[in-house]
Amino acid sequence: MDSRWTALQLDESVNTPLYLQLARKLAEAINAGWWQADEALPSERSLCDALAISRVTARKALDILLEQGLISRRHGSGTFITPKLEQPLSRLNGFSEVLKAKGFKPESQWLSRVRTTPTTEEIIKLGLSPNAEVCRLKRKRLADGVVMAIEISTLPASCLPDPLRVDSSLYAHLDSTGHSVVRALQHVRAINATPELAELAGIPVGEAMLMMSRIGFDAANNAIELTDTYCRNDYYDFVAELKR
Amino acid sequence: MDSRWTALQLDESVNTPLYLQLARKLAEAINAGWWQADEALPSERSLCDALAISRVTARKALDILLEQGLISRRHGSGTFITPKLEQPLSRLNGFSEVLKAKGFKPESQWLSRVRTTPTTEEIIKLGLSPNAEVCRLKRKRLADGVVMAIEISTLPASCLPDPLRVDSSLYAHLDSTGHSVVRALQHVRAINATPELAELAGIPVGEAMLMMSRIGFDAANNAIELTDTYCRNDYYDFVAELKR
DNA sequence: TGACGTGGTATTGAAGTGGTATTAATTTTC
DNA sequence: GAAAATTAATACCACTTCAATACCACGTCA
Repeated sequence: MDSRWTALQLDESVNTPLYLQLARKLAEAINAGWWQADEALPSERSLCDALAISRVTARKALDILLEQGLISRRHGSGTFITPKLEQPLSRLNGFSEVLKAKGFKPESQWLSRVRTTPTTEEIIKLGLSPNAEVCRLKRKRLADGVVMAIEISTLPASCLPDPLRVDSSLYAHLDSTGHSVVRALQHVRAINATPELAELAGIPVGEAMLMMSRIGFDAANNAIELTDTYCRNDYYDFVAELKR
Repeated sequence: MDSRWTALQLDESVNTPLYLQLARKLAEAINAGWWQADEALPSERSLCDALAISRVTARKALDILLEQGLISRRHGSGTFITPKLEQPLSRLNGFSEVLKAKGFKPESQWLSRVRTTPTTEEIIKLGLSPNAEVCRLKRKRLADGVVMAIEISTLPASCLPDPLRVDSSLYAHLDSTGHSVVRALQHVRAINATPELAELAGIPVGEAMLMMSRIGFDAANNAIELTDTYCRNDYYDFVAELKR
């Protein structure tokens, strides 16, 4: 490790500020893979000692890397390399958050928002009475302007009295009405694109798509959300971290 | 027993925490078969005395082994080695266990088991030197006699010196050679069946299949396994539980 | 039933980490 | 040339982690 410091030596004679020099060299080192994801960087103080600079200088350099998202800091604990795009998502997240994390600009377009009667499958899965009503929300999911998925959500009308007032974030809306989805079971299957899906997603009929069916539960363990998501396989992949 | 303690001696001078050092050494010892299944480990207090550490330190080490499923504790009674058969299966799992749990009768058929040179992708993902060798294992997965998936695994030859001796359970074999897969990252995508896959799986060309690519890591976080699984979508679906 | 040995937990303190306020020197700007 | 901004140093604060001690709760067995 110590031998590496030499590659970080700064040059006082040139008139670019020290903290900028350091930030650049560190960014290079990180991209070159000096440290692994989630590994701790040398502490600010040891950096200072090794390079004969003050802590403020070292911190300013690190501030830049922080802004670039290369590192993250934990008070009292250390500075760590942020893992690259591969960050596993075993958490329950909306599409938007996932895409943002990957550096895309997410958008949604509503295809329809209606209040209607449920199918028998929905009655069973959501545990409804046969004459209850549900809201069915259908939307396109875009990333950087390209269609990535078609999503159809069904919820009991009681959770979402007025479907027309739901804006882009369904989960945020549910939170605000006190019906937060806390846990979900998700099935993943592969299907061939039907003519309707192919049209909506802008891909050839028969192309393989990922279909994810999710049942969302609230804190009381009632099923309150049924969502089918049809993803273009060439733009999205589903990453999971598994443990023994 | 006492002579064994020497192999567990910790090193105060190095700056990895004592409890981590101990956890690693104990894990090694367990995998090396120092104790039998269901046998009691030395008590926490005797560990402390032998290694001149505090009980908190010993406990923290044991906490890690507990998390890894290597041991189990019984209040007032002792700490015990968990039998091997149960360890491998909490979530990271072979096909066989999943299918059995669903009530199918799982089988495997070997298509090929060879020792060969790695592709560039494999070199990168497994962190190999270019002239290293790998074992490539290809097999059919059956449930109740029907082909459900084609699986291609690639491992460094150093982890699996003789591919011909691997029987049905790859993970069990890895455990016995001390290269257990502890964690994995898995991508799920949809693809259209190529002619070769269609032939092997007995489905039409172009049919949608689930493709799962998994990178398996050992306890030291080295990538030691690359597995691509191509599943028939009509027989298998991948279920995940998500949490907020 | 009690004594003893087991794992479980709360509290503590030292050492190491990032966070921030203050100040001085330098460069930039008008 | 003077005011303002930038750069860098120092000193002190707050949080985490590691490890130690002391005490609690459960099982076992004479």
